[in-house]
Amino acid sequence: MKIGYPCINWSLECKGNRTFRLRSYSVKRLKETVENNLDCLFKILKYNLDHNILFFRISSDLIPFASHPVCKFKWQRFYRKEFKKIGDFIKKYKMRISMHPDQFVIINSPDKKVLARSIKELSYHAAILGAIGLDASAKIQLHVGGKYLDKEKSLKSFIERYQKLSPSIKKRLVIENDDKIYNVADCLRVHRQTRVPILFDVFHHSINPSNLNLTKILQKIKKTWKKKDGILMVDYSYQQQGKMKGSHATSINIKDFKKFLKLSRPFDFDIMLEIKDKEKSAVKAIKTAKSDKRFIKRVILKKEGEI
DNA sequence: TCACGTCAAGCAGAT
DNA sequence: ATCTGCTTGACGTGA
Repeated sequence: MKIGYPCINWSLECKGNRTFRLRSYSVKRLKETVENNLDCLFKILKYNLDHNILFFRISSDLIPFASHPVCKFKWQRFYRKEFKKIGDFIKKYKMRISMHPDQFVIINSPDKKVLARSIKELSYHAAILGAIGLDASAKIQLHVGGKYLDKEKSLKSFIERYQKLSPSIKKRLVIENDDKIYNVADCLRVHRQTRVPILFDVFHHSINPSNLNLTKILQKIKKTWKKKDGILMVDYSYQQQGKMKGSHATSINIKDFKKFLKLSRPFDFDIMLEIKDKEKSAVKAIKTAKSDKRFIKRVILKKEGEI
């Protein structure tokens, strides 16, 4: 069990997800931004290591407009050294990495243009993880997609489209139960047809449940992850009181988290805390989880001063 | 330096 | 019809 947070670290000065407007696109601007983002990503990973945070979701904004036709820049080759440095660090300390393309990436959309853009965006995500040199345990998580007035048809559409994806995307793609349409049971149906692993989102399940309980879910979902995929990933959050349904919590509730750790035994998984205050909640969660037998502490190096 | 209109991209549900 | 949430406000122009 590793615990992590997505994309942004509020304690550090720098941001690894800086971007700019399409109108201001230039190779110079892109380079400046990417250099900042890669440099900051490395700083975040160092911060994470110092705080025992061994799971991290890399921002989709790492290379702005990478999947847009405007971008002809060969960033993979140009930043080979930087990617290697980041990758070596991640591998050395056995960190887990994921990515989550944003809401525009939809595989089952009836609009072919949306599908084409989505595939380009997925290729970009796979290219990042490949450039960093990570194996198939570094995942790209996606929802099944829209309903389009016919859930059955739309679910089947996802399955058909998934089967046509390139091996480099399939190697990393996992599907996540969402908060409105496709619950865990629906994801399991997709899995049976595609063998795609399922990422369990605790919060979405609480809003859009299936009739399975937590133990049953973990039992079933665990089997969807093969050895090469690594142990399963779980997204953890809960409803922010007083906000609209679906709003993520601003800060972790340790009492609830403890309960979740207890209820989820003996299953082992990596936990992504989708909580607004990011690393602050991760640090708190780790303090709580440290006594749990499943929790993995940072690798202690014999030679100190290596980082 | 700051206010504020706008930003590549989709979709569903609440209001 | 418009707004909100989703991984999240932040970019950029004009004053």
